[in-house]
Amino acid sequence: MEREPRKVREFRRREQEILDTALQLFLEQGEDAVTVEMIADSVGIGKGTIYKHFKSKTEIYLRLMLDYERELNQLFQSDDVSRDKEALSRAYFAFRMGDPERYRLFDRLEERIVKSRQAPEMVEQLHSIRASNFERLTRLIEDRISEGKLEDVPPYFHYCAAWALVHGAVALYHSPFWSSVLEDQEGFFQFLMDIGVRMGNKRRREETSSQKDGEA
Amino acid sequence: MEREPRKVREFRRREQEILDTALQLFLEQGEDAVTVEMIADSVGIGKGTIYKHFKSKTEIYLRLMLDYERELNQLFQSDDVSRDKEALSRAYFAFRMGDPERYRLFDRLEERIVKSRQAPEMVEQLHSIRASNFERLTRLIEDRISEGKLEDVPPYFHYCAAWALVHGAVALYHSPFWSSVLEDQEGFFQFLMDIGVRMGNKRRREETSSQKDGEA
Amino acid sequence: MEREPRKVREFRRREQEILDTALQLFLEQGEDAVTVEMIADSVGIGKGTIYKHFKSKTEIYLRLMLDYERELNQLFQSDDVSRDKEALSRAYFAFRMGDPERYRLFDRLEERIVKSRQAPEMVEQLHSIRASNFERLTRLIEDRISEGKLEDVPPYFHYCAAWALVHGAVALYHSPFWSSVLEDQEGFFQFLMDIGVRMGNKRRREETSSQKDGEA
Amino acid sequence: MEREPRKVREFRRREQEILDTALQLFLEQGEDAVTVEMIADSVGIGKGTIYKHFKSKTEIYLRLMLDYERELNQLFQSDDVSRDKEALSRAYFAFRMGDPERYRLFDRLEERIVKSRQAPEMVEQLHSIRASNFERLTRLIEDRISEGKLEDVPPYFHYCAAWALVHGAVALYHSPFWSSVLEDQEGFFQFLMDIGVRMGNKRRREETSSQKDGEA
DNA sequence: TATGAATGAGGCTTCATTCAT
DNA sequence: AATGAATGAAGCCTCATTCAT
Repeated sequence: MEREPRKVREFRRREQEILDTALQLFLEQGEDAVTVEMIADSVGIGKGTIYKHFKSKTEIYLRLMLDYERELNQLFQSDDVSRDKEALSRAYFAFRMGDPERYRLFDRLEERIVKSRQAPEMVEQLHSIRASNFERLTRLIEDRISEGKLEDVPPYFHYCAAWALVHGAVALYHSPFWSSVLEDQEGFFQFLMDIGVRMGNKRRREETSSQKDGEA
Repeated sequence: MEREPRKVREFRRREQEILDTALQLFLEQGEDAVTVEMIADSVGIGKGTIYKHFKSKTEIYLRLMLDYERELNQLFQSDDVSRDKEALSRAYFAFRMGDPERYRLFDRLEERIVKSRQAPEMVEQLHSIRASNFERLTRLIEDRISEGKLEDVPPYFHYCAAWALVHGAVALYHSPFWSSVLEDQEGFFQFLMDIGVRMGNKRRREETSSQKDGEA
Repeated sequence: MEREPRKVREFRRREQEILDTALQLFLEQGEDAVTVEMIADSVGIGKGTIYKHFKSKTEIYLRLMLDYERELNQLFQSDDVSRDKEALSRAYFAFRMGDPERYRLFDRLEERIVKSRQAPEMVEQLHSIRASNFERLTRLIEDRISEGKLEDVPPYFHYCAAWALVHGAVALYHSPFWSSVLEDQEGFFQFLMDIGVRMGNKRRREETSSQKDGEA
Repeated sequence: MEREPRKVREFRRREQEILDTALQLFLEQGEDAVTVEMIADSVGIGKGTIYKHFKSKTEIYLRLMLDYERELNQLFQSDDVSRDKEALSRAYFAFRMGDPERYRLFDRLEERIVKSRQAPEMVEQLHSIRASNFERLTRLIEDRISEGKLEDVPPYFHYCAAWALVHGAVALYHSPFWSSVLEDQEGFFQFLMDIGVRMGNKRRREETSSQKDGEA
C-alpha cells in the first residue's frame, strides 16, 4: 500500500515528461515535423512506451490542449480577477500573449482534429471546459450590462469580440511579416489591450449617434 | 507569329484552371488531404503536367497566396476607398470576411512555408506586395493623425490593430466551438466591425482620462 | 492509338508478375511471413509500385482468389465435362488436388478476410462467381435425380458433400501429420475419389434399408 | 507438507483458467486479434504471470491443442465405442462437429506452427498422441477387413477417408459462403455422416464392377 | 508538351517478450 | 510468485517528385 504509489508516481512523471518534451518539439519544429520517434528519443525512452501513455499522436495533442484550457479555466475561476470585467480582460489578454506560440499551435491543431473527426470524446471534453468558462463570464457581463457599464448586446458579443482581438494579437505577434513591422511591440500590444479593455463599454450619447454620419 | 500566342494563351488558361481547382480542393478538404494527383484528376490532366507549370506543391500554394494578396492590393489602390479611413476599414473587413476560409488557409500556409524556408524568393515577393500596401496606408493614416482625427501613435499601430481584429473575426467565424456560440452572427460581425472602424479614433478628453479610474 | 496499348500491356504484364510472385511467396512462406516489400523486391520493383496496382495487401489476396475461382468456373462451364456428373466429380477433384497448397491458402484467406470485413465488394464478387457455378451444377444434379440415378435429396446435398470430401482430401494432403501416414498417396486419393464419385448414387433397395435397421 | 499442495493446486487452477479464457477469446475474435494482454486482462492477472505458466503464446496454442487431442484419445480408448467401426465413425464425426470452431482453430494453428518450426517437441508430442490413436484404430479396421466387412485396402485408407470427410464437413459448416447455401443443415450433416459411416464398406459384386461402365 | 508509372523515404502503430521491483 | 512498464523490430501504406516515352 506504499509501494504502488511510487510506481504510479514514476509513471505519471514520465507521462508529464513526454508531454513537456512533445510540446517543446512541436513549438520548435512544427507538429508535422516532429515524429513520435523524435519525441521518444528526446525523452530517452522507446517508441512503444509512448503508446502506453497515449493511444495516438492525436491524443498527445489533445492532452496538451486540455491542459492549456484548464489553465485558462483557473484564471476565470479565480475570484480576484473574475469579479472585475476590465481586470479579467487584461488577464485574459496577458494569458494568451504570455505564450503566443502555444496558443497558435493549439488553435491550429484544434481545427485539424475537429475536421478529421478524431477522438471526438476528447474534443467534446475540451469544448465543455471552455463552455463552462464562458457561462461564468456571461453572468459577469450580464451584471455589468444591467449596471449600464457595457453596451446592451448579447453577452457573447462582448467576450467573442475580446476573443477575436486577442486571437488577432497573437497571430500578429506570430506573423513573420507583421512582427517585423511592429517596431515598438511592447507599446503596440499595450495600445491593443487598451482597445480590448474598453471596446464594449457603453458609449456616451453623442458618440453613439456619430457612428455613421459624424464623418460626413 | 500568330500561332504562338494561341498556344501561350492555352497554357495560361490551363494554369489558371489548375490554380482554381487546387484552391477549391484545398478549401473543401484541407491542404494535406489533397494530393497533387487529385488536383490533376480534377482538372482532367496528367500529374506530370502540373509540374510543367509549378515546380512544387508549395509553389501552387504561393501562387494562390500571391493572387490573394494582389486582390487586396487593388482594394487599397482604388481611389474611392483609399481616401477615407473608415471606408477603408470597412472594405478591408469585408474583404477578409468575404471568404474567411480562404484567408484562413493562406494564413496557415504562410506560417508553414516560412517555417520550413521553402521558396524564399516567392515569400519575399508576397511580403513586398504587402509592404507596398501598407506604405500607402501609412501615408493615409499620417494625414488623419495630423488632422487630429486619429490617435497620435505610430501609424502601424492603427492598421496592425485593424489587422488583428479582422484576423480574430475570421478565426472566430471558423472556430468549430465559437461559431456555435454565435447565435446572431450577422449582428455580431456588425458589432465587431463598428469597433474596428472606431477603434483608433481620437478620444475626447474625459474619456481618455477615465481609462483606468472611471471604474473606481 | 498504337502507343497506348503498349504501355497498357506493359502495365498489365507487371501486374500479373506481381500476382504470380506474390502467390509463389505466399505458398512458400505463408502469407503472414511475406511482406509487401518482399514481393516488391522479388519482382524487382519499388514498394510503392505495388500500390499503383493494388490498394492493399488484401486486394492482392482477393485478386488471386478471384482468378482461381474463375479457373474453376471455366471447368464447370466447359461442355465436355459439365454434362456428366461423374466426369465432373472427377474433374473437380482433380482441379482441387492439382494444387492443394493454393486451394488451402485461399481457403484460409477467405476466412480471415470475411471475418475482418475487408473489401466486401470483392468478397461478394467472389461469392457470386461461385454461386453461378453452382446454379449450373444444381440443374445438372436435378436431371440426374429425376433420372433416378442420384438420391432424391436437395441438390446441394450432393455438391456440398463433394465439396466437403475434396476439401478434406486437400487438408489431408497438406497435413504434416497425415501426409506422413499416407504411404500410398496415389492409391489413397484414387480410393477417395471413387468414394466421391459414387457417394450420392441411388442405392439398391436392400442397401438402403440396411442403413440403420439395427435401430428399427 | 500440506500447505504446498494448496499452492500448487492454486497454480494449476490459474493455468487452466488462462487456457480456458484464451480459447474463448481465440474462438470469438481470431487468434491474431487476441493479444497476450487481452488474455491476462480477461483472467484478471498480470501479463507477466502468463509467462510464468507458458513460455510463449505458441505454447498456449499447443497446450490447447494437446488437450483437444487427448479428449479425442479418450473417445478412441473407450471400449463401448471402439469395438464397433460404425459407432466409432459416428462418434468421431460427432466429436469434430460438436465444436467445429475449435477444430478449425487448431487445424489452422497446427499448420502455422509446423511451418514456422516452433516448439518442435510439443508438436511431436501432439503427433505421437494422434499416432497412438490410430494404431488402435488400425487394429480394429484390420479385424473388420479380415471379417470381410470392409474393403481390403490399407487400413489407413479407411480412417484417412473418414478424417477427410469430417474435416470437409467442418470446413463446410464454417465457410461463410457454403453455410449460407445449406438450408437444411441438420439434414445435410446426417446425410454426410451416413456416407461416412458406409463409405469403406465392402461393396457387392455387381456394384463393384459397375464403377465405371454402369453409367454407359 | 503531356503523361502517368515508378519510386522510396518515412510516418504511425502494434505486440510478444523481458525484467526490475 | 506476480506484476506491468518498457522495449523495438517490423509491418502497412502515402505521396511528392522524377523521367522515359
